[in-house]
Order: sequence, then C-alpha cells, then structure tokens
Amino acid sequence: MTASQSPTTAEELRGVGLRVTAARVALLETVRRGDHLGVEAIASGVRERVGHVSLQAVYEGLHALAATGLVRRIEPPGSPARFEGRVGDNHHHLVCRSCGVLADVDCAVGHAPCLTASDHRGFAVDEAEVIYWGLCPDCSTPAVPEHRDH
Amino acid sequence: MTASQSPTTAEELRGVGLRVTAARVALLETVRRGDHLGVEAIASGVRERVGHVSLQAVYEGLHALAATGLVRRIEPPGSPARFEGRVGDNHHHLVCRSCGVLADVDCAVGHAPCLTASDHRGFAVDEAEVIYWGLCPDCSTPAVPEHRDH
DNA sequence: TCAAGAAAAAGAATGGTTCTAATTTTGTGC
DNA sequence: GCACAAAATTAGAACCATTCTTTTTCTTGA
Repeated sequence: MTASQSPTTAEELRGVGLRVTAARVALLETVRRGDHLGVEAIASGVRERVGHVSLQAVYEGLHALAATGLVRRIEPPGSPARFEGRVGDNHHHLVCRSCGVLADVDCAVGHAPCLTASDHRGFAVDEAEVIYWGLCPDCSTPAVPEHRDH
Repeated sequence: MTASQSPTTAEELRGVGLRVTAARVALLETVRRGDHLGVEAIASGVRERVGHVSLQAVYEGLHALAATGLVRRIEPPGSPARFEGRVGDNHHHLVCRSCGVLADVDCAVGHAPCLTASDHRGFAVDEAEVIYWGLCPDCSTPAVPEHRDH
C-alpha cells in the first residue's frame, strides 16, 4: 500500500476507453453515491451537478458504463432497471416483495460464478445471479402496513 | 399410493378457485406442454385449441394462473416474460447470453429458500431465485455463430 | 332457471427503453 | 493552435410488452 493515488473519475473513464465529458463524470459519481438508483433519479442527480442533460444521454451513458463494467445494471422482475456502482465483487441482492426496495448481500465466494449447477446441460456458465425475495424490515412489521401489493 | 387419479386440468382450475373456461384449460395445457413459452407463443397455442382468444385474455389468464401457483412467471432481464408449468420444486434457470434460450436446472435443495444469505439485513427471505448466465451449447460452439450480441 | 360475479372482448393508453438523424464536443495528430 | 474523425449529446419519434377501462358473455351455485 504505497502512495498510488486512487484514480479520479475522469481517469477511470479514460481508462476504459470512454471520453471524458461533464455528463459522464457526473453520471458515474451519481450512481456511485446513490443506492440502487433508477434512471430518473440518476438523471436528476446528474442535472444537479451539470445542469441540463437529456434522458437519452443518461440512458446512453449508463449503457456505456455498464458495458465497460464501471456500473452494474440490476433489473428486478416487475420494476424498472436500477444501477449501482459496486462492481467486481459479485454480490447479490435482496428485493422486498412489498415495497420493491433493494439491498446488497455479500457473496460468500466473491467471484463469479459463485454457484455451480449440478447439471448445467452443456451451458458454459460464467455467472450465477441470485435474488433473495422477501420482505424488508419496514414491510415485515405487522403494525403500520404502509405498502401493500394490490 | 392407491388409485387416486390425477385430476383433470378443469379440476385443477376449480381446485384453486378459478372458473373453468375453454380458454383457461387450453392456457394451462399450452404452458405445461410448452418449454418456457412467451405470451405470444402461448396465445398461438391456445388459439390452436379453442379458436380466437384475445391477447388480453391470455395476459389475464396467465396472471390468474401465476397468482394461484399453477404456472410460474420467469422474467429474465432483457427479454419478455415467459411461463412454465413446472412449479413447486424450486428449480432454477440457465439463460443463454447470446440467443436468450432458457433451460431448467434442478435445485439441490428442492424447497425455497434454497440459499440463505450470510447477512440478510433484516429481510424475511422466503425464496432465493438463481439465474445462471452463460452460453448455450449451440452458441458456445465457435463454428457457425448464428446469434450474436449486437 | 336465474342472478351474481368472474372471465373475455375490444380498444386505447401507458411507460420504460431504444432508434434515427442531426448537431456538438472531445481527443489526437499535424 | 487547428483540423479532423470519432464519440457524445440532443430532440423527437417509435417500439413493444403490458395494463387499464368498459362492455358483453359465460360459469356457477342457489
């Protein structure tokens, strides 16, 4: 652990072959500071930093960042896509059936694929994605049921 | 194990509190005979059996069947929902990154939740859904690459 | 046989996401 | 420092799976 400074956001972007624009720097920082944000929330965060950015630019930027592995796209069934900046540790997710909130769970193994199927039927498996379904602390307390499935 | 006949499709529908209509019988049988069919494919199968059925009726019927647990809805990120008739054994799925094909994998445990998170952060987890990502046998052979990610 | 309620029909609407085409900006080489 | 090519951004429309609304038809239990 000597003095190799952690790279700036701009350097990280350049490092994966992306051009550095104010919008993309803000995009990456917004995703990293946020907690599983959706596209609209990310767009708001980016606009707070750099003024007007179109929604399409956000989609395009997120696509680029996800393709290079700087962010990860999570798409829980039944809700729009969300993004997180925690990548590379192959962690998994807890999803609340009631309110849809999303939380991280560490993967015991830490690298993909952390599970191997007994019979993978000829597939070349490179990742095992796990979603734990349940109720979050807020929704599982019987008192004050604020959110409910219809 | 005496001679208790397996129930007819109609009896199964009635058993979960649903009304028996030609469309729903055909719907359930189509899903069961098919292999992870999409909504359009299911609609085609139903129409082959009972003539005209609207797409909305198929959506409505699938929703009802899924709510009662007679069918299971699978929603792999990036592709439209598909349905399967194999329920109750908590099996998982292999998804091909290239062509999107879906295959079943037996769960070693067999009942949900088959995995427990190390730290479930207060969530009451009732199911662990696993998706194995990889390439199917057809797409992983280097020769004749028919399908490719853009 | 009848009434109540569930299911189906038709049609429109919704919403997240992607595509197209034109314009601007960035990084690089001269 | 300038110009050029590639990449990023924009605006706007298009897309497609899914859902909603309303009306009509059918199943079921009385």
